[in-house]
Amino acid sequence: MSAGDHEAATGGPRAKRRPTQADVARRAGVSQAMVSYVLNDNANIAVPEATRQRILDSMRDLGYVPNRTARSLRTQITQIIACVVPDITNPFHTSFVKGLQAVAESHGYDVAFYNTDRLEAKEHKILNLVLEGRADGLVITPLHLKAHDFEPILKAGIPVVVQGPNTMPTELASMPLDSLQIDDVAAAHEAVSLLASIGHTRIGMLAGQQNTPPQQQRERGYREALDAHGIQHDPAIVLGGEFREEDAHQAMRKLLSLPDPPTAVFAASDLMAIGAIAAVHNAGLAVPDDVAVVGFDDIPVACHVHPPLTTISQFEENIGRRAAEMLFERLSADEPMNGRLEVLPFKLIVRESAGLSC
Amino acid sequence: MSAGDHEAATGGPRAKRRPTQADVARRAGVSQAMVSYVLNDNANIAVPEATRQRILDSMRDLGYVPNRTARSLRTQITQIIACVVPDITNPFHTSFVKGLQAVAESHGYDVAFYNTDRLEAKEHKILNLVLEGRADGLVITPLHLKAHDFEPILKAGIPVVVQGPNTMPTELASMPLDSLQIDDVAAAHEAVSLLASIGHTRIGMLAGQQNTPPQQQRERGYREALDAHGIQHDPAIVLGGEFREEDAHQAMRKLLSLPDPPTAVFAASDLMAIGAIAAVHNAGLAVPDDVAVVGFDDIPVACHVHPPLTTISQFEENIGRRAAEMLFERLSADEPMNGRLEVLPFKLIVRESAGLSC
DNA sequence: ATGAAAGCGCTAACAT
DNA sequence: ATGTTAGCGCTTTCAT
Repeated sequence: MSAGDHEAATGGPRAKRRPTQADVARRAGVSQAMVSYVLNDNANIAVPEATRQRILDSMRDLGYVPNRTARSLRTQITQIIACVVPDITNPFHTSFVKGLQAVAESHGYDVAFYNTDRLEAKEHKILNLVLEGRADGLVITPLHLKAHDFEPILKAGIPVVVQGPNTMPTELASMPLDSLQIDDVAAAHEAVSLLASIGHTRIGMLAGQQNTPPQQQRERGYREALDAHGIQHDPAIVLGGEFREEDAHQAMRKLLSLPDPPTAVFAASDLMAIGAIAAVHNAGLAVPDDVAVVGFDDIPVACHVHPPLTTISQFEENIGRRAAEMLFERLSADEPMNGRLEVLPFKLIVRESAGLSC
Repeated sequence: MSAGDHEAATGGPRAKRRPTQADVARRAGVSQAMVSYVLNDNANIAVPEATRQRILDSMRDLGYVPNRTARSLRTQITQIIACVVPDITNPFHTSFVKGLQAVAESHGYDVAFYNTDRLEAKEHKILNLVLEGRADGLVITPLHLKAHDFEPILKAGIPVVVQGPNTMPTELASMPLDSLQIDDVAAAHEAVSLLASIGHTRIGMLAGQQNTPPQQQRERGYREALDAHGIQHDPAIVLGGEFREEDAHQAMRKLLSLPDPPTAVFAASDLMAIGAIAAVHNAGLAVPDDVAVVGFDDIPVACHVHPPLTTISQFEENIGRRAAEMLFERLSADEPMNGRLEVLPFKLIVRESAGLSC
């Protein structure tokens, strides 16, 4: 039990008693069950129109609103799906949420939305919330969680969809949950190859949060692309932070102060690309002429910054939609389903920040 | 009842029965109440350490997790606060959520987060969710809701905090809810005055969603500043859309194609300012030399775009924190509280997009 | 067609 | 110190 319990433990002084089905029933002169029947349009029960109207009128007169908590307890269904993202201020993640929400809504579900601030502790905390029955299903973009962390939830039969690269790529196939991602290695490879094909041979990387799967995979793609183009890898020009603008801004400054600075950088996120471009401008240099920049995510502002970002699109809103669909498939399945892994397409969007490729 | 009800009505095939307090009690050889006592550290009950341990052990062995729905029904407290914003992909709103969430968490509360997509219907829908008892309190940034829409919720004794300019400025004082905002008129006035003081006499406005309070107030400030500087108002250079980049991008294009285009524009949001700057660049012109731009909101990227945005900061994360505090004050109040209106400070942040002021 | 009653899992007042 | 019990508001089975 946590700190705030007590203060609200009274229910507040203003928590007026609200009318219940019993109140409605009394006023309409019927049994409480009848109220429930009309409320839920119970197909097995034929309530005469006259009675129905009387009940409906009483509901209106009393201002009756059904109590969702009570219904949930009785039906064991919350009509809520929990959605967890590492950083709510990153437009990339909010696009995902948008897609998710659209589909959830069409199923009559609400989305309870949690932000972990990229913290491992918060990811665990939310797993527990779901176990407490606050949601019927979980859609999560984990940065830290390991396969076995999901066991209790899976054992409880709660549907789970995991989005993005994660710490459990190998276990995933054998777990009864769904996983959704693009091929981050290939995407990074393609982004860096573009830079190389333009003629850059000194290509740095603006790295996201260390020891997280997205960073690891994008860095791997970066390295492989370098190899493929016969470019020697130099750890000195791989600098980073946490996927945020500030981190990239600082890193780019350091890169620029090197005796032999990179002529191009691959940023692990669009936010980082934007921060990097600002740093280049501040140094009195130009993008892409002095430093070419490629981003990752294709967030909505990407095409409105100057210069417009060349970047990898994950079609994230679409991934959000698909994640919701997979979750509802599980929710409505007649029997337990095996795990599914879907790898969605990405696309290199060529704008101006990397220079022209041909 | 909505579409998705049926499919999940079975609870899913995998919804295993989870251990309850009764199960724990049986295993520990005590009554169910004892389990509740140790779970809640009930201060009035002194449970001997030995018994306590036995119960704790049983909980662990069984993998017991308390059921939040049942507890909520019993206590009439959900430990959830509902937060409603018009556009989740706008970093301005997510900053607000961030502040809110930080405080909520310190009170042991979760935040259920709803996105209305700037739609009136969704704002109403969420009012209803709260009435259904899904949350103990409501924090909302309304675009359309009228004062009387809040009556049912207020009557039910549910605490409400309203953020931002809204449709009910006059009624607010007499309603038992809290309201939090900056002086949008003054802020817009100051932003536009800066442009005028630099020497601009043809200042356009990139307008946000029509008939919404934020737009109305910012436009009023814009007009008043023009008046104050003896500049004639020209409706032809007030163009807009919905606070989004795209809208401003198009509007700016139109503005630029005018026979007598503005030399400066005031954008109703930073997102719009960014879209406008892109349009200026696309036209082969420069910011601020050819067109000066001032934004509104000071979103995190504002200082990382090129040129860095001169804009109005609302210190939105701070507003989110304050909103949460006010809500918890209501939640823990011993008696009904009157409405409060807090007007928070804003600040004109001078960067480069408007040119230098002196 | 309608009503009575059980019970979802929990907390808390009351009894012992 | 511990157990018994009555509900929270709802859905649903079973009787009538």
